[in-house]
Amino acid sequence: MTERITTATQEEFTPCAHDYKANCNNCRLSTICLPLALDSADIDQLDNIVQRNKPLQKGQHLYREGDDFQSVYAVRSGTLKAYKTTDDGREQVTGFYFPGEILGMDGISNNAHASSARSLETSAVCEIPFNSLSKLSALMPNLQHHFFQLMSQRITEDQMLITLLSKNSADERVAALLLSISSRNARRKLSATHFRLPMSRVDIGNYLGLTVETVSRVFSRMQKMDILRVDNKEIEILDIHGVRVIANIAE
Amino acid sequence: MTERITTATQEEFTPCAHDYKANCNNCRLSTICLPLALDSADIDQLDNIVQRNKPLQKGQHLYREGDDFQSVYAVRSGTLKAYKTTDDGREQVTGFYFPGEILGMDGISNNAHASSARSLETSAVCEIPFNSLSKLSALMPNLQHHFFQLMSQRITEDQMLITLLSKNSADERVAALLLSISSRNARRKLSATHFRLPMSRVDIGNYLGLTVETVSRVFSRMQKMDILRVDNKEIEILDIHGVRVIANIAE
DNA sequence: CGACCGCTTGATCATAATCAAATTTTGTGG
DNA sequence: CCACAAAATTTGATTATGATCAAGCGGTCG
Repeated sequence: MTERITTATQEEFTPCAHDYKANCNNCRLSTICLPLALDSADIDQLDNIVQRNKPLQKGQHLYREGDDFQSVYAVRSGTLKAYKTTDDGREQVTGFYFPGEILGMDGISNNAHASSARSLETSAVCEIPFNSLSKLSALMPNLQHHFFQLMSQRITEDQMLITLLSKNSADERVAALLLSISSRNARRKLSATHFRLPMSRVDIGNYLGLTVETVSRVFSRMQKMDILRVDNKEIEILDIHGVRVIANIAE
Repeated sequence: MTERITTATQEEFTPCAHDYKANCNNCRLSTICLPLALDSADIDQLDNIVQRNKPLQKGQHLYREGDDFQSVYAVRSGTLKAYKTTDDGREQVTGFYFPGEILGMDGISNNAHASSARSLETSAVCEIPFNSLSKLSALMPNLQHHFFQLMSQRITEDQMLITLLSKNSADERVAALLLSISSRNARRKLSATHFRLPMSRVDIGNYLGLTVETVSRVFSRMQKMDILRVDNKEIEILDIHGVRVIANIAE
């Protein structure tokens, strides 16, 4: 574990020096965030309601559990974690959000955010005021349907996590998370086998219902099997098939 | 455990002999299913798209994982369980659905049901074709918002289950389920302390990420503590405060 | 430099799984 | 309604997985 792994982290969103105006039409992430048959004029309408605020620093909150719900958010760059605080004060990480992904939808039901969102590194997000989005949705059937789909997808993914927590061993859980991050990287045209984990071991364990020690041991084990190369947060998957086998997932 | 507990099960939906036509306006469950500021005319419009099919027998499927997604469903009477089948063929129960509750929303994202739904007893459901609902939503802002809320609520509840599975002991999980069923009964004006579990121990264990044996032992333990009276599927909560203490939940 | 933080590794322990078997309940057919 | 088979539930004994406790390492920041 002495050699350093260097990642070719190629960021999707690079704020430029010249006053270039980011918008949904030119956003490289739109295929993830808006995989939609909207014409340019419609996208402009959507673009009008989207607010691009200043980046969040590492550790900063985007919103906190209990805050008034106003908007949902799309990640432009960086990573965030969402978490709930349990009655007895412990934390439960409910998800990690990468560029192109949307968070905050759990706030709709009670007009208050049901979880907190905190930046794991410097991150930029698009804020989408929910009232405006609702109104626009009523006028644009495609957009309405897309938003229903996004929420449904969140439900489906939460159910996969429920299954993972309920049925799978520590090794399977960690392997599944690695595969998830890998495929989300691939979707953004980044390396599927070579990346930097934006979250700590504590967060990983918390998300997967494991202790830090167990997560660390799983990494060590996979490294000893030559399936993974781990250097702190840098991960290189040496044998993705091997990871799938450990994850116990159909190919 | 020799004495039998008799439950005062008062069913909300009783199909009558005379040709009485059920509709959303006269449905006792509408306060749960449609807690909405819709005027009578609007409800009639919604009522027009709702289909009331013949009851499902115990064990019958409402839909299966992979089926084309056409509709979401509201439970009128009885209970259903939703479950996914894992890659290696095991089953994961993702939820139980009582009268007034809505299921099937996880099918929107891929136009195919992401889970299966099976009736745990004779059950009646209202079928709500999703296309019609979408179109109507675009015209009725309240309805659109309500449906967004329903999906958001599903997300919030799934996250509570994630937390339960990730952080809580066997006793805490079982106690939490009992409290959930209790409060859902109370919402329907049924007894919060005295009810019949519609699902098997296997289903309970599966849902909570525990084996049957563990579920059974937890019940026995709580019974020995005089917190619960268990007679097969009949449950009487003798000390609801005690159940909350075991669930480790804020009062 | 030194304190702290995040991560790793080792030893021991506890909870729930597994294996096994008895017992109760349910469903079916006569 | 009873008898019997099958299914569901309970209980006990043993085991295994991951938690907990403890300690050490390496990097970073004030």
